[in-house]
Amino acid sequence: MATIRDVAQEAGLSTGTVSKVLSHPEKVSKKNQIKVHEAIAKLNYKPNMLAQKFRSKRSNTIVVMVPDIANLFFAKVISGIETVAQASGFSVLLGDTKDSLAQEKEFIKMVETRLADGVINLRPYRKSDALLPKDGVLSVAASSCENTPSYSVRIDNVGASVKVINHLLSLGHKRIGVISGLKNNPHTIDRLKGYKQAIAEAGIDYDPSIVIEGDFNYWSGLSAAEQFCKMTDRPTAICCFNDEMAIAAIKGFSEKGLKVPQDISITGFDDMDVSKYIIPTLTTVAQPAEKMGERSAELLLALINEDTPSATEHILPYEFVIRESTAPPRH
Amino acid sequence: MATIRDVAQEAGLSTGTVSKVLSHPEKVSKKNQIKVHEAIAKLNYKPNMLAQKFRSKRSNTIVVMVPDIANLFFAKVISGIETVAQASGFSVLLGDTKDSLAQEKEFIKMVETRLADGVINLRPYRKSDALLPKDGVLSVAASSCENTPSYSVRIDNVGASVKVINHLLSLGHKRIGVISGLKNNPHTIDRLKGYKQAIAEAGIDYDPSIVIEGDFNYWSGLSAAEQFCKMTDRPTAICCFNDEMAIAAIKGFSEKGLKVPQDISITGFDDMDVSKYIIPTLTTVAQPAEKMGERSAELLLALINEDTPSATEHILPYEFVIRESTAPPRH
DNA sequence: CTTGCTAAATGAACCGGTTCATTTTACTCT
DNA sequence: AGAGTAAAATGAACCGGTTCATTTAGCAAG
Repeated sequence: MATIRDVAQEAGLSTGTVSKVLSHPEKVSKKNQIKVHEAIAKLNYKPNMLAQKFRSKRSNTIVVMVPDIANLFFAKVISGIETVAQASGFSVLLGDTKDSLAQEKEFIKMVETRLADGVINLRPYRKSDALLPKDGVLSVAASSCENTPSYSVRIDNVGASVKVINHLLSLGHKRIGVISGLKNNPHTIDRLKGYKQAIAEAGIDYDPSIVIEGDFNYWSGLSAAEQFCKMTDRPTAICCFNDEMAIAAIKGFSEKGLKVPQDISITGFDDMDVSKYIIPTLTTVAQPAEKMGERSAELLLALINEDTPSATEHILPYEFVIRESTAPPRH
Repeated sequence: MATIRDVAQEAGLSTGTVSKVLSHPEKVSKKNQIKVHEAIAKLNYKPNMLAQKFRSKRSNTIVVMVPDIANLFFAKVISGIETVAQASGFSVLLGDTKDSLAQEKEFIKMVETRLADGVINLRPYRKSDALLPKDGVLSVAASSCENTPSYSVRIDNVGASVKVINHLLSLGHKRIGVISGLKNNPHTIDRLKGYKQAIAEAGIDYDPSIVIEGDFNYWSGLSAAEQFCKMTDRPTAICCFNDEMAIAAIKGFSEKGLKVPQDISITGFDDMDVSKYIIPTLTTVAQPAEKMGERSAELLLALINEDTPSATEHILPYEFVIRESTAPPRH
């Protein structure tokens, strides 16, 4: 395999000149640039990027840690990250942590060992979390929550939740149930905060019996719907903390003969593609997933370039999308 | 930042010994192993992996090229790849090509320049394709098609398609329409081949007017459904070449007042999660996406380790899942 | 107390780029 | 033609690991 020395010899020049042709061609005479390119073509020379990165101490790589790549929301954020990374000549190392903190540590080690320049974490975390970004490891939290102890990009989950509940209240719903995420999940905490805030403002007491804990997955939404069906004083509307559980709830209620939205209103969170395809289409909160990825990547690249971004918290606008799954309650 | 020489000095040993403690500890005396680890802890030494990779000429990285990461099927394949890669100490560089061959070339360059040891391509390609794996670039095609000119992992698309059509025929359908993918897409070609084969065996003539070209996306499915609605001699069943278009078709027909499956049967391809959630649930072909990823990664890692896998073509079993979206035709 | 042998440790050379102090070249102006 | 200067080219040193030929230590047998 040809090295830069082979190219230098072939071109009758020094390695320094060849190196410069590749990185700062404007500092080399036209004549020699041509010579070098001819030699490169003749020898089919490909620079060893590992050597280059090693010497220049810049990996031009970022790692993206994601709890589960097979989750469309995360996939979209990653897509946004890739767009920005590619445009800046950075590579993206995929870190599917499969929700394991041990795996997360492995990926953080990549930054400590120079394999990557920084890290974007799609797992939300707050100050009290078990694993926080280390000093010296450039880190951005994408799709984060309130009180994130690092640079972060997110939507206003609390405000979005308030908006959803206010919409249901304005339709005339008085008894609004919740299918939440896991209790200690930061997104659950933020969204529940919004829920409590909104019903409190409407003068409704908080009733924990109609807040059922899910885990953001389909089956938990289905099982929650079944639990709601058994209630004598069933809510007339259910606010689900993501679309997947909302879709499950629609299915669950339909199977028990309840019509959405005539008999019960359902709202989601995320605005997955399918949410506008299903029957009935889903009222939900659209998160700008790609944008969040882009912004996160821009932030991290700025940190890597030793700019200090002005804002620590980047809160992007969400969109509350009213579709067919919500309607006034029957009386 | 501490180097291996600092550690050696601190421990009162040579760099060679320190290096061995890190890679082949069994060749170093217990006493010195302890000394080295103490020195590492004291100096908070982190080996520079870029130096290590450079010297050892093994990047322990593979790149995964994917036309679109925000496609759940691809995301699942990637998840399988990650599982295997992580278990073998390999990293996954994500290559979202956004369907651009130029981008694909960039990622292939990473292998040529030693940044990665090999490549897995999720874009299907055949011998005649514009961009094929280069000599010297270890390459595996995941989710591929017939006549893939490299190591490949796929299901039997033709056979699966035959199975779908036979199911519709056995229900009594005689006029079966298709919403295909783009005409020159290898998956379209394979699946259409199966369709033609199956109807030919049933003695039905091929009628191109009821084969509508889609592009695997929602909107193309919707528009195809509208076209079918306008036909005077409308098919009683539609075979869609992926789930997304099938879901769109269900929506499209419903909006025109046609009931699925009573008025028209619909089948999909892929078995996305939502396909078992929607109403009606979708009859479709389940591809073992994660398994395909795992197998691809195993294959590539074998190639990197200079084993020569026995088989070039790895055809994994698919599952034909009959759900609610298909029924006998009305007469 | 040698000798012989294995296991462990040494340390210089090496990988293939980049960098930079120094030298050479090219060109302008008297 | 010669002096002065900027631009271009040189090439050795360097990055931080790994490798391997060579030396040293450790131990058993004679």
